[in-house]
Amino acid sequence: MGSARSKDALFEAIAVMGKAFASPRRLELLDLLAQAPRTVDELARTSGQSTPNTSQHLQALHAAGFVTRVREGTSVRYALAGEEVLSLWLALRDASVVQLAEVERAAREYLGEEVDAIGRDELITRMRSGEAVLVDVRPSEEFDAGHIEGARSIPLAELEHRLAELPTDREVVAYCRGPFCAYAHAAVRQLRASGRSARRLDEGWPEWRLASRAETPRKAA
Amino acid sequence: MGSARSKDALFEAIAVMGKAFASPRRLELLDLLAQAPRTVDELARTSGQSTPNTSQHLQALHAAGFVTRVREGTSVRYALAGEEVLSLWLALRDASVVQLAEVERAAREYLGEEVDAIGRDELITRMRSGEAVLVDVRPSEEFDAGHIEGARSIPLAELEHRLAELPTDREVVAYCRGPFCAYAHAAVRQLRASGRSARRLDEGWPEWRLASRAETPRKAA
DNA sequence: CAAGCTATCAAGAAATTGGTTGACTAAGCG
DNA sequence: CGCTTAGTCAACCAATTTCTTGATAGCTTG
Repeated sequence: MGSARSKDALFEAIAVMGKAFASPRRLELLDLLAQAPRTVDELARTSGQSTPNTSQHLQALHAAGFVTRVREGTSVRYALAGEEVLSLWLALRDASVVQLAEVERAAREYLGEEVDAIGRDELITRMRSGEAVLVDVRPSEEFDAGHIEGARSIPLAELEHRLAELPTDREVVAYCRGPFCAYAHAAVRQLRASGRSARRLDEGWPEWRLASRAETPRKAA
Repeated sequence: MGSARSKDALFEAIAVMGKAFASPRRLELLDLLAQAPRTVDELARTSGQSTPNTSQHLQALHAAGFVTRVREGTSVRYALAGEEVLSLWLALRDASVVQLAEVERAAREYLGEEVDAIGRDELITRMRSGEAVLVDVRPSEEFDAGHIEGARSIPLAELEHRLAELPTDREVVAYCRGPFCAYAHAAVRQLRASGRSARRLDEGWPEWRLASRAETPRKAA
């Protein structure tokens, strides 16, 4: 029967997943993969790390079962392993907000001045009635990999030149990677400066997607 | 606005929580605290670590915001910080089962031969109709700290001497700390050997408690 | 207020992790 | 079939983590 050894092995196996969450660099990669699958090279460039180091971290994530790996010609494309993982990552991130004042402080500094937010339900209502238009300000690859239905893609970098595409008589709602992504904040500030009425959606594509899939209640242990 | 520095700080803050999950010893402490609050000394003895080391790990958990600390006379009692943390721990554990074959293997070796399990809904039905009695086989301190309504406490160590207290004409359902705790498995084997009909509940007190609290759906990010 | 617990602090040795650089391998292309 | 590009492997050093042992601090009790 169960020796102490075996019990240790059990916790050790779980700690493998914990370890995967223990490095900021890996979390950054995980966060990027929550947006869209990518190749090692893309991830390395986007996160500003060396390729070998990125590869090493990806292998740690792979060992923990967080990501899948697919060869595509000369490159290798990594993707989140599944909803379970996404859910776990979001839970961790949310919990950290609740628990650690530190995160709040860091987030505030990163996001800049707070801008008005709008929730999911209100957004749906206002889009239906035509009172609001929804803009996805993430890079277009991420939009292509998946986006909120009814949104149009205007990456933040192009927003300034494409302002004319947006109505002045309706509210513009911007969203990006998630509540801690600065893109939507920046977009709202620009839109306001152009005289438009604008708010940011208080969540991003990953959260929306997870919530949409059949409102799954927590898969009670 | 957000410099790269600040973004790093954000992931770093989240990684603090990840790090707390990265050590098997800490997970063991966390698991024990999911059952009942305890003093440093109790934790050290139960988990078989030195007191200073236990204290050190508890401080890491405290820094991550996972546990609370209350002075009680000459000792200090630690407890899980909240539902959020419990939920996160269970989610991690469950995910690890899904992802890592390794965990399954370790669990199987630890739990010994599989015994029949019963689910929450069926248990409730059968208890109401008087077809089953529920036994909590955890140590009595843990029972005292909280247990499933209608259960009676018979710690595994005492089961052999107290078999007479249990009916022979009804099914006996045993539960303990969770699906990976060996107590209920062992209890069911003993009960079967005594000629009784017995099954184990497929979850433990922490899972039950979390599920009972208002069936909270996942606090969508 | 001294004695006896309990918990924490502190310092150091051993092991693990995170990052770099350079060599190697696998797939596409002329 | 050699050349190029993308990713991984391997070796190495620096930094962190983990555990141990011994000293210290906080409370209770006689």
